Amino acid sequence: MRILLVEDDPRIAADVARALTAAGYVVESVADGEEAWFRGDTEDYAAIVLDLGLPGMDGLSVLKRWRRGGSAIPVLVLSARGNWAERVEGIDAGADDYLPKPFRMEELLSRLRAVIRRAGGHAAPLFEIGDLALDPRQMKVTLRGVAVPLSPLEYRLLAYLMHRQGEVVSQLELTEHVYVQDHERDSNAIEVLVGRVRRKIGAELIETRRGFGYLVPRAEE
Amino acid sequence: MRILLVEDDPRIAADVARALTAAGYVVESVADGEEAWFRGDTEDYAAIVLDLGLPGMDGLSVLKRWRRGGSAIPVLVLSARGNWAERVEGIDAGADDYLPKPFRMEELLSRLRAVIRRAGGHAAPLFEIGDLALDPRQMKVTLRGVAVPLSPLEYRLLAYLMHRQGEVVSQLELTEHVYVQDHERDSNAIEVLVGRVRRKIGAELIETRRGFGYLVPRAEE
DNA sequence: TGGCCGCTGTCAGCTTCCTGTCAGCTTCGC
DNA sequence: GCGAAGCTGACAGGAAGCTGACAGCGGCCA
Repeated sequence: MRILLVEDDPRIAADVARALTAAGYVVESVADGEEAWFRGDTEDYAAIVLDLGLPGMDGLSVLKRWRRGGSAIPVLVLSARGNWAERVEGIDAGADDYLPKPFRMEELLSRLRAVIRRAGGHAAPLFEIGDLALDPRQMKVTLRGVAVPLSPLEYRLLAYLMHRQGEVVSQLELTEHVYVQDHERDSNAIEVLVGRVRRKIGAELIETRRGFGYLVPRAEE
Repeated sequence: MRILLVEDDPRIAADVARALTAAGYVVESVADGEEAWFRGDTEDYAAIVLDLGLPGMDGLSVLKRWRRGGSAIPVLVLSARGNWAERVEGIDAGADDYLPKPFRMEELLSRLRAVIRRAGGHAAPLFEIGDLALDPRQMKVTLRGVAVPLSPLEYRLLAYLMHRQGEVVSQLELTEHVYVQDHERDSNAIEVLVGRVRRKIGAELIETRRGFGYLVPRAEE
């Protein structure tokens, strides 16, 4: 799952990026507002972690611009401790959640999970399709109640596909979400990965749309 | 049911008191450590909600003094965000459970209920998984009723993992919670520690999620 | 003071598992 | 039926995690 991290303090950015990576996300870090706005508008992230105090264009403006542009990406706002005005503005500007600095990494992670989950329209912290269930907290996938051991990459791939259940996801998108940095384009790594996941959870759960990508079908009965 | 609330921030105290009252508890609110110690020692509460950052006598000392005096009142500790040292010490001082600030009221209520329920069973250990039980008040771990001698670090590691039972905890998070200050990042101390704990309590009780972290699984039968 | 003991971090070597690549095959769309 | 796209099994290199040994440190007791 790909996350855009917008934070100008390099120390905090590094810490957060490390924690997010450790939690299994693919993190892209950006330090100024203009760049953030561009990326958020042109690329696709599962969520954005946005610091408000930024050089270039400030965080709030960036957020407002995204929202004006129709983006519904879940945004978790970080802001200086106790800054109520900012908080109110943040929420008004369309932030999905708000975390005052300084914060505990776990709290960031848990709020981020919540924000992503809500955005996915899932009330429970569980993605379910037919017999297949994915629990992001435990990073555990079960098929008919039986745990399916997945490698980190396999897990990320499946999580992303299930997250976007019912949508066709291109190989390129998958590549961007599963890997940290850009990958060889002419590799068939994604195909291999899909194959491996299919072997573990059942081939019919990931459909191929030749020429377009893959999808996890919506209704499965 | 009577609850002693020890919290010096009047806003938080008011919020918590309101929520507790609404949940049907009788709340007594105290803002400084001396007073808290005195009340906790001389009166009878179903549980105590204790903030650690206090004027007068700090929360940790209060807790330690209660415990030294033989009190077994269930104590739920609130710890400031980002204060790892406090959290670590809280685990060591005999808190029944702890909750990082800021927190959701529902979570406070649910943890408080749990703490009270367990205390009602008298000496019932707090965290249980299959044959393994961890009693934070005594800092004691038992396996099939037999005490397992754990070193301080081993205990902290296990306590934290059990506290977050069912969730994957990254090595980074573990490092932050087990050690008071930052640690060498490229050390394999956590791995070694996990290995030592596993040897004592059984390897299957701590699962590895390669590339993500460790977890104590939820249902264990 | 000196020796013993338990705790803990480091290290090296080992094992296990992951994962990208490749070659050859199958399937699909036209 | 052809070519492109996708699938699959094998494989090798490497990363992540595990483990036993060891040494430094501090506490404790004689």
